[in-house]
Amino acid sequence: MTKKYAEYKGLDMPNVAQVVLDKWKKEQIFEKSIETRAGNKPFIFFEGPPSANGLPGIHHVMARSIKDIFCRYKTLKGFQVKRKAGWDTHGLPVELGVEKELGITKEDIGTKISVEDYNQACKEAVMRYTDIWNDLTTKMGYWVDMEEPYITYEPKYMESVWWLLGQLHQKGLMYKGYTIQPYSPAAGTGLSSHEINQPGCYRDVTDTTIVAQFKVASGSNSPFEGGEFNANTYFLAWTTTPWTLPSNTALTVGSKIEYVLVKTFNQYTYEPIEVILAKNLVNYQFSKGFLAVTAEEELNQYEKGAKTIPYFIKGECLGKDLIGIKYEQLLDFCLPAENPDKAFVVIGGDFVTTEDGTGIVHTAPTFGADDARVANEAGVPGMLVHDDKGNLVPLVDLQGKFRSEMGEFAGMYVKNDYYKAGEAPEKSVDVQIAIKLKTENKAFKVEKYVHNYPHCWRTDKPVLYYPLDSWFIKVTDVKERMIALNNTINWKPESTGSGRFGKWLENANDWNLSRSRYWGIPIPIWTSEDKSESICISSVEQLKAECEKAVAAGLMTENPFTAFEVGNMSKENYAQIDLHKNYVDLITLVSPSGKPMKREADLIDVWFDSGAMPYAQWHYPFENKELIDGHQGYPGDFIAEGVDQTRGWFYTLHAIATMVFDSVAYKNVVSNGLVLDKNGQKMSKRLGNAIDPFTTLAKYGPDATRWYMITNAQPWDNLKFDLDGITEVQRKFFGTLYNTYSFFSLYANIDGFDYSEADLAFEDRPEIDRWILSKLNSLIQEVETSFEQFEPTKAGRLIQDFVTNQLSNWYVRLCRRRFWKSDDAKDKLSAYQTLYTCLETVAVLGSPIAPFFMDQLFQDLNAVTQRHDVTSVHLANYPKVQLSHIQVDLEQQMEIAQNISSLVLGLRKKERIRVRQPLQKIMVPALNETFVKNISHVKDLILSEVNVKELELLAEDNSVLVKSIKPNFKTIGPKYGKLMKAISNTVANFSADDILFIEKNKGWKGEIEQESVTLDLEDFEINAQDIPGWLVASEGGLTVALDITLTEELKAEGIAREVVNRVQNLRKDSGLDVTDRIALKIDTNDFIKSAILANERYICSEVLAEKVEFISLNEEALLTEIEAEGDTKIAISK
RNA sequence: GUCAGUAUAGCUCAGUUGGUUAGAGCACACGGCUGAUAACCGUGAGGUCCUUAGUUCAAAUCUAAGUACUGACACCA
Repeated sequence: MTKKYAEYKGLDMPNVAQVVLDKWKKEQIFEKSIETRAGNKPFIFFEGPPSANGLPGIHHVMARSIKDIFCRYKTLKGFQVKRKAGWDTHGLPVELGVEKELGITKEDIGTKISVEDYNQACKEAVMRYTDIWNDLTTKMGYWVDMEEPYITYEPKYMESVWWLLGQLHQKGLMYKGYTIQPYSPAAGTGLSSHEINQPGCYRDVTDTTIVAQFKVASGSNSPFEGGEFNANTYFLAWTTTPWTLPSNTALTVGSKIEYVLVKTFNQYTYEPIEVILAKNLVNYQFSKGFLAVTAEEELNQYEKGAKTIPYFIKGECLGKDLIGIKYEQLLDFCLPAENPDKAFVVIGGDFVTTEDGTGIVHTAPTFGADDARVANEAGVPGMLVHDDKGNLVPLVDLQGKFRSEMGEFAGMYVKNDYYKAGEAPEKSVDVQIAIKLKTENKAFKVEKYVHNYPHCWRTDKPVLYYPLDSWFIKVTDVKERMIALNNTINWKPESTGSGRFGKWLENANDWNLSRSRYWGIPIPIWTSEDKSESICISSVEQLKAECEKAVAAGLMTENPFTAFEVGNMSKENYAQIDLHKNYVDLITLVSPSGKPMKREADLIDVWFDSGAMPYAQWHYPFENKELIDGHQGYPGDFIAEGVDQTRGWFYTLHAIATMVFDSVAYKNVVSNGLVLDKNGQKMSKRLGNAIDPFTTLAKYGPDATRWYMITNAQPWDNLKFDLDGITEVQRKFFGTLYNTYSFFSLYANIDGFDYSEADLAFEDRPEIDRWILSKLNSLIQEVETSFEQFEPTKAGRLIQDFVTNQLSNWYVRLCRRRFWKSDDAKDKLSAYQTLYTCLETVAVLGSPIAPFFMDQLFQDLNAVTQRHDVTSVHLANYPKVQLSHIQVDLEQQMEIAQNISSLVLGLRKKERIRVRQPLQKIMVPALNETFVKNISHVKDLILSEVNVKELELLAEDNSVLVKSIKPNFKTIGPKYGKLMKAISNTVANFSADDILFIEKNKGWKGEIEQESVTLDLEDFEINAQDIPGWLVASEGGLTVALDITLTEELKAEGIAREVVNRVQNLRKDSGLDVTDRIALKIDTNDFIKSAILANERYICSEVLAEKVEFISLNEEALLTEIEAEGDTKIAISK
């Protein structure tokens, strides 16, 4: 043998990772793992792009481990797994970060700083932490192509996105609309829902709320009593935002809700009024200070100013009867600029409830999303007026102030929070409006109310819902198709797909694509000033041609794409162009009729960027067309991200794929849960409980970290991350595996085992070898199934159980002697081959999860044997399961051995008889033939394991056994369900004779509760329970009796074993080599001496001595205890 | 507030189509091993299977309601 198995001084997992990492880099193992699979079936993986704008956290290690595991596994299975890294580079977080650093606000962009400089700053900022990310990727062992990542700000990427938008435009799925969006006047920017949902953004605030009285217009017919309404009839509508009342243009009712007409008095003016509200809410609105009366006449007794106001319910109708009734404008500062005649009318809406308020919803289409929707459907205009430029604007400007139309309120901020400190008026707009309404007999009730309201995370001030002009994608048109396609996707866990994602699809709204920002992909639409003509650009080539036309038409002096060579896909060619806002906004195009066209000012939602990555990463369709069209790189076989991406990336991928390609974007998706701290709290810098991934990897190594994360909890469950857990994994799993390997290498090196001999036939190997190989093949099969089902946790736990419990604790422990003391060459060879195979297989099976450690293990083994023609486990193939080696009876036998041993050891423990003391006999009841066969196979094993000399099987009819009987509920249940309890009672009272009878007659017949019952033998569970007079233990149907009589002979043997134990310790302490022969001198009493003499040959062979010499020894000898303290002295020498 | 997910030993987690003694590891206690040794092994104690009601002969498991934690969604006026 030329090479030896590497031996290590200790287990240093961070070091293992470092060494293996260097090798991977030097030998380009990652690249090879893809190259060597060339021509094979691809396994298509999509990398969700992180933003290098922030630092990576421990949860990224989790998410990326999952991705890495399946890509590595599929590589083992022979697939070619290309994985391109990616960077998400656009978006608000980047912009806000840059604004903060430069000390500017959004308004300064374009004035204090040019858009060009600003975008340049963003571009630099966004890739700031690239190196740190790459470092983490490398150190944690995440294999992904970082050399050629896709970057969303690159011109090629942006061009593909434009192409996708062009497709949507062509299909008529894009439109421009006016919608209500969260807007922060203080920050001067719209907010995404993502920002609104930052922790702490929703806060309880106390607002002034008003139940306002909207006067029914004269001449309307009353559905309550027929005829016209009385002149003093009002609709009651509640609002928590009184500042929106001047913008009211409709009232919304639920068509199926019951409403009543109530005659009463206004509590502020004491005027007689009749009000309309939902029947269910009468008690709620008339709770304090009101009293119901049963006759209308009683109202006449009311005196102005009295504390209790009577009310009387005059009539009832359904909401649908109210629809169409007109009412007088509540606060008539101005009228809507468009269709004012259609305003101030009752309309229907499905969102109306009777949980609070009045069942009639004050509707201000300019400040409420639902409001805008129902008003639009009913043809009711919003309160929009013309500004000085003739644009339609709401009554509140972008700073959050009332416009000049608002009379005495003009110029006031609608919320006191928007004033600078100290400048806010004593009475807010809301309060002033309340006072005004009270005095005008238009307020039914004014109250303070606590509710949850979103705040801007930057300014801490409340958000306004404000109408903004936006581009939308008509997702609602393809909703059904999206749902159908989603049903073909394999979600892990299933509930995320059908539940969270499915429900989300069912309620999908149109996708608001617009962002009024600077750093992102511009919407490629150019429109003429009168909006009559527009063009959607979907390639640089097209834009260049359009520019050419514009130059010809004299709208531009030169074509900015002159240098760009159409059709040239080289980096250099694309490096000369930039499609960001600061460039494309300079371009004016010409319409077919010769009008100039300017670009729409907005950028697109960054989520579109990432959802476009399957195509844009390959610059599709301008390059790599066959990759997508030929299904070589699309759709994805597998993606994995955090569950927070459900409505993010998972959604945008799915939406774009459905709309543009009528396809799923991915076939399998794993959504992993959160990584919490060990107490289940969310990790955050603020709480100081965030775990730094780098220090963790440095301290514990990536393998233990990954193994812990994967095996501790299912990926989709939240992980309570506890560093002690990694330590445990390290010790328990890797420590054991390392020890097993060390044991193997130690002896394999001594014996020169290099697997050059042919494999011994499975049948020729000893029972225990066949057993562990059976277990191993079961493992191969089960791990494969787990990985195939995207269940990495199961796979890891299976491997861990095999290594620690089966291989190390049972196989190796029982087989140790075969490695160092066997004279049977064939037996030894079988042991080596078997253990080697186990270790090698474990290395492959575990390599997706622990890529470094398993690679070292694999290479250490393979370096000597060269059984695999590869230099890394990641280039190997997944082992083929040998079904014929899986032998259930063998596994059962060993289970019996393990269980009986455990029982005997338990008995010894109870009686305080150490295992070193041999005992004479155990008895086990023979339950049936199979059991007899099985146990006889493992008899010797049990005896040596528990240090007993004989095992006796008690035949079934042996009278010493006391048996117990139990009904088998599982088999009887379906037959005699209702009688179960009675049967159970009957069986419990069976005597030993009854049991014997049942066994002889293979069943039982009788009458229970007047019904005849026939039971087979298998309807009973008969177990041996006790052997009178013996020490007995039983568990799970197994019973063992132990003879604890100690004869002189046994005692002597026990003493001999104690002596061996002491001598071995002494050898070790004296630093002797395992092969050194010794001279053994003992000084002890006569009893022990005779015991030693009786077992001299055994002792000598164990400790490698010629003979035992009995002489008196001095203090230098080891003073020890065999039976009593200090009864023996032992000395050894070479 | 709405909708999901989770709830099993002190801690982290298993628990088969519902079947009668609910398991493992860690930690703890006690013991053992010592030719794998800064390892390791065995034994033991430790449970209101979140609560309540229901379905069933039988519920940790199925159903409903509630509680707690986590998440997603939400200007429900």
